[in-house]
Amino acid sequence: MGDDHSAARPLRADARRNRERVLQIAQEALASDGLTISFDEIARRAGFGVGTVYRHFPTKEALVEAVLLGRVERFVADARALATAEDAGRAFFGWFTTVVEQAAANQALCDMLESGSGMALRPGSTLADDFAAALARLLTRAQRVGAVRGDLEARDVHDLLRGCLAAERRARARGGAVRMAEVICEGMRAKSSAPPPTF
Amino acid sequence: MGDDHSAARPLRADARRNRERVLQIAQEALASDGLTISFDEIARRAGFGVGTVYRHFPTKEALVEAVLLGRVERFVADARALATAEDAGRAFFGWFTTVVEQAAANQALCDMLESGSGMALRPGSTLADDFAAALARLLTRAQRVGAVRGDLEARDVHDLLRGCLAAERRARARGGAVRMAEVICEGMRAKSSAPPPTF
DNA sequence: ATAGAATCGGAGAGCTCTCTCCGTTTGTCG
DNA sequence: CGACAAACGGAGAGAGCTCTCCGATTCTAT
Repeated sequence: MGDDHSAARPLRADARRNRERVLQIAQEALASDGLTISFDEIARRAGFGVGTVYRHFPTKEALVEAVLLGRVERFVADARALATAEDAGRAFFGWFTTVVEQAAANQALCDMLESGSGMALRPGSTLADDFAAALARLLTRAQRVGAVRGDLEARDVHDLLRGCLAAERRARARGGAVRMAEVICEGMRAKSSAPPPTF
Repeated sequence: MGDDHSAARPLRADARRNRERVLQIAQEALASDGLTISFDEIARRAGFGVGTVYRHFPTKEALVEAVLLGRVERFVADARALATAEDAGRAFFGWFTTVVEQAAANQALCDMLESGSGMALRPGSTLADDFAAALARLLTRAQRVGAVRGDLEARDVHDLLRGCLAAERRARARGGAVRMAEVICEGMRAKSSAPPPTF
């Protein structure tokens, strides 16, 4: 287990400051260099000895989660907020697009969302389940109103999201203008020739 | 440089046999485990000392290229063969789908096609250029007959291909039935409401 | 100010990976 | 068959990474 007994004993003032700084630098380092950046390198950039960083975050995984889990929770919250939106199709496509656009700006977040067997967000964690559930709900509603192809399962969309993330990130790296999410959303859209079975 | 002076001195009989075996095992190992598999592990699976494998392929990269470059060349050749096909739209979508379906069965090939900055197929190599050129040609023709959205550039399609590969591979790993290539092709398709400018 | 606890720093253990080196084994050819 | 070049095997060098340990330092409460 870690070292931060939340309520028990409050951190010393300098320790708290340092912890914040590590979080801050780690955030930037992960965003620009992704999950593969080394712990040593993060410590170096923050100007601390690696021992200090380990004192605050017992493993690399713990640090990554501290930096990124909030982002994913945000996506889940967004999805829940949209779960009762009036236009289910717009809600689904909008959420999908938002996730892609925001995540694409953060290398490590992409790595995490894409990886699957990678670092955090491994299946089994509550967050991964929540994410999947939120996505599934949005999808089902959108399919019910005929906005999305009926043959797509939540897992398919999850995989498409990952693929889209990979594409978008690359496109962005070279300054491409086309939004990959738009193309892929178009692909998921139900063929409008068949009117929605509104019953 | 390597150790195989092509024409100069023919390999000893046992050496040639061993080289073939290494190639064979490496092929299987890379297909199932991807580019991250270690050289030691490949040697072990083939039943050779690691020194022997290095004798035939001076770096890991050389081995990977020996195993995979042929596959990519095949894709380029396919694209060239389709460059004069009657139905440009069908040619483009068919090729895209074929590449995805075939590559998805080979982990290392995916890694290579996806990576960009990864191992082989790095920009600058002739093959990478050929691949890009072949793709561009197919795309341009398909756009000219109004089969593909006009706002997509070759690079966009390249990135979409990579994303599609990632998605397809994951879907396949869990036995998913939806073909990701089909969804993404649908997204690239020009809206049929606007008839092709056939002039 | 000072004792004592909390925190820091960074050397280094232990692991994995790529690649080298050279003593040993094996094929080939007169 | 015997000599000699070719090929093999695998220990280990060197680099990088995660994580540990503990003496040195800094804060804080009195």
